[in-house]
Order: sequence, then structure tokens, then C-alpha cells
Amino acid sequence: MVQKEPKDEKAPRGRPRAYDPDAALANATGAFWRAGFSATSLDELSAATGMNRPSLYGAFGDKRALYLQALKRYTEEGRAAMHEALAPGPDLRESLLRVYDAALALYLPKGEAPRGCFLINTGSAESLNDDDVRAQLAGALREFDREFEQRFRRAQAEGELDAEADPVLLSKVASALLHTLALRSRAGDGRAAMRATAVAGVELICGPAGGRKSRPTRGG
Amino acid sequence: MVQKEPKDEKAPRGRPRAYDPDAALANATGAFWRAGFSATSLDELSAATGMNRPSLYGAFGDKRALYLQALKRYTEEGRAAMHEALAPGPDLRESLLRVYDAALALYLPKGEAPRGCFLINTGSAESLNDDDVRAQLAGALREFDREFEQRFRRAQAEGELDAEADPVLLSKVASALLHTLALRSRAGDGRAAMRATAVAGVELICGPAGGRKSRPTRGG
DNA sequence: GTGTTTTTGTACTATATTGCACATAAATAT
DNA sequence: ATATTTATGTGCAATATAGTACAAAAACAC
Repeated sequence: MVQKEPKDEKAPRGRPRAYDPDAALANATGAFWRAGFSATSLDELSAATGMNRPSLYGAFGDKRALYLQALKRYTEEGRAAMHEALAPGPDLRESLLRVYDAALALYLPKGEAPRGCFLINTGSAESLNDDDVRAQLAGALREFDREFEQRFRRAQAEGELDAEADPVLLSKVASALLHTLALRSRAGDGRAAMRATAVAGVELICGPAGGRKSRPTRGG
Repeated sequence: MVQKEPKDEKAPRGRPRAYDPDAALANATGAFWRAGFSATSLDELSAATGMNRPSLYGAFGDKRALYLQALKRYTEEGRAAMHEALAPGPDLRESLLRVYDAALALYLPKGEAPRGCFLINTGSAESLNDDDVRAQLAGALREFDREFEQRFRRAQAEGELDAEADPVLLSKVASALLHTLALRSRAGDGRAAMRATAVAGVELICGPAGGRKSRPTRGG
């Protein structure tokens, strides 16, 4: 009953899986990403993952459960990437631009068709019909807001940002830029135009000439 | 036979329609709005419009054609409302807030469940699979951007906005606020929080204390 | 009235889709 | 080797869905 050795090297008992669960989930994500939840059939998911239907059901449950797990995985990866982009080191402008550049790289994969954001562009279509999707969407947006917010608080603490600025509101505006990039990617907008928008947004958020009011120390 | 009188009062020849085409299209829009294109069945559309399937086909064509016409109608109404909100009269801040308040009223109908934006939240889910949807989405976003842009140009001409500001880039940021409101409505965010975000965005766009400060010109 | 035109309503067909049953395969345990 | 366990693969059943055929209905023209 109680395993004393929770090693990963445990010998599984029956026939080994022919797939890597995380890779399969990533491929299922790719299928859902293109067409959304409703327009993606189990046949497409089966083809994308290389798993047949019964294996899909055994591994992830039904189509909806698979979609929810794909959303969860995607959100966690996105949040990790965002946390990394906002990590200490670069100044505020640079930090924010790293987030937007990472988003653009995700939304406009090199050599492939634009795809926008799996969470924003497919989750919001489904959210009115599915409370769990809506909850995941809401939770993810909140987390992304918080990542920005914490970065703004640090910027204030370091004198990079006006002390009177409201980090919560600024985080919402910073997120709005992310949301517009996701949407515009799906509308076919070009990378350069979107990056210019992000830069303009960053300038508005960070305020004129490196800080909002007083002149803090340059560089950081 | 040349009709000399192209009046609307012309007597149609066969059995009269039992529906009002524009009302039916509005009701179909409502059905698509909730669930998106793929997840809305013809039975639901039939129930929403009160028309049976053959009448739907006769009036609008197949499901996709109906969706495209719904999108077109919605976009035109939205653009008209936006144009109205940005019409001369109020100052820039007030003009922008009128747009965001109108959007919130549309996205969060009183007494009903939140629904977000039909175009943004359902169109972007479908846009990768349907070139016509993508084209309509892109065209609509462009039109909305232009409405903001023209308002910013007028604000500059009237000295309401720094002459060095870039109206194109500001319009993209102003649209980003619209996009985030659409998304957040569908995530369940509250009206007050969203309005506060819009106000904060307007303040950033209009600049400190009435709008005479250095603005970003070009990014890159 | 009879005929023409257009819309409506019922019923239908063809297909797609989801989810699962059941037998087979591939591993371990003893 | 034999039993046990877990995964796979074929195939299927129940349902849902899109789109249409066809007859009845409701208007006009004469």
C-alpha cells in the first residue's frame, strides 16, 4: 500500500504506453488551438496525438476533460514564461517588452501560420458555455495580471516608476496589450505593427523619459 | 416592364414572409454570440429566429453564410455606435469613456448574463479556419482603429492632445482597451473593475493633467 | 373562381461525431 | 511458462447535425 520509494523508475506493471503523456497533451493543445474546442473532432485529436480514441479516453477522459487539461498546461507554461521574462535584471521597459516579444513569438510561430493565443482566443469562445473553462480563463487572467502587478511594485520600490502609480491598474493595461496582440495575431496583423503597438503601450505605461514623474537613476 | 415607381410598398408576389429579416438576423446573432459558430446548431438558430430550417436557408443561405451576415450586421452597428460616441462635443477623455461605457453596456447587458463581444470573442475563434471570417475580423478591427485615430487627430488639431503623439499608435492602444473589456467580460470580471481599467487607460492615453506632455512618437 | 408565385412545415437522407465494447498485444510477477 | 496487468486497435452503436425534397399554405393576377 504505502510505497516507501516514490521513485520515477518504478516498473509499471502492464503494457507500456506508446505515447508520452505530456507530448500528447501538447499535440492535443495544438489541435484545439487551431479550431477551438467545438470545431475540433476526436478524429483530429487522435491524429494529432497519434493515440487512438480509447487511449485518449484512458489517458485524459473525454474531449472536454482533455481540453481543460490542455488549457491548464498551456496556462502554466505561459505563466512560467512570463515570470521568467519579468524576472529581475532588465529595467521596466525592457521587462515588459520581453513579455510582449515572447507573446508574439508564441502567437506567430516562425515558419507556420499565425495562431494567436490558445487561452484567449479559444477559451473565451467557450467560456459562456462551460463554467470550468470560464474559471480557468478568469484564473489565468488574474495570474497574468498579478505577474505584471508585482513587477510594477518592484519598479516602484526601486524608483523606476512613479510612487503614485497604481500597480493594479497598470497591470490591467499591460495585460490589455497582451490581449490585443492575441486578437490581432488571429486577424492577420503583421508582427512589426503589433510590436510597435506594444512599444507605444510600454511608453505610456512607463511614462515620459524613464520614469513617470521624478527622474530616477537611469539603467538598472 | 420598367417600374416607374420603385416604392417599398410594392406588393410582393407570393406568400408573405412570416418573419422580419433583420430581427431574425439579430436573433441569430444572439444565438451565435453565446456559443460561437461551431457550437451553435441549426436547431438552436431555428429556435432563436423562429424560422424553420428551409426558411433559414432561403433567407440567408447555409449556416456559415448566416454567421457571416450576422458578423457584418454586428460590426456595422458597432461602428455606428462608436462613431456616435466619438462625435464632436465632449472632450477627448469623455469621448473615449463614452466608447468604453457603450462597450460595457453591450458586453454586460442589464439583467442578463455577460456575453462579451460577438466579433472579438467568437470571430477570433473561427478566424483561422475561415478566411472570410478572418477578413471580416481584420476589417472591423481596422475600422475601429480608424475611428479612434480620427478622434485623436481632431484632438491634436484642437490642442487637446500633444502634437507629437502618434494617432495611429494611440488608436491601437485605445482599441486594446476595448479588446480587454471584451475578453474580461467573458471571464466574468465585474463592471466596476473593468471601468476602472478603462479610466486608467484613458488617463495614460490622454496624458497627465489634460494632455500636454511628451508622447511616444515611434517605437522600435 | 383558376393559376402563379413565394414561403412554410414536415419529414427525410446522408454524414459526422462521440463514446465505448471487446478482443489482442506487450509488458511484469511468480 | 503461466497468470496478471495495462495499453492498444478495430469496430460499432447511439446520437446529433447539416442540408434538402416535397407537399401544403398564403398571398397576388387574371
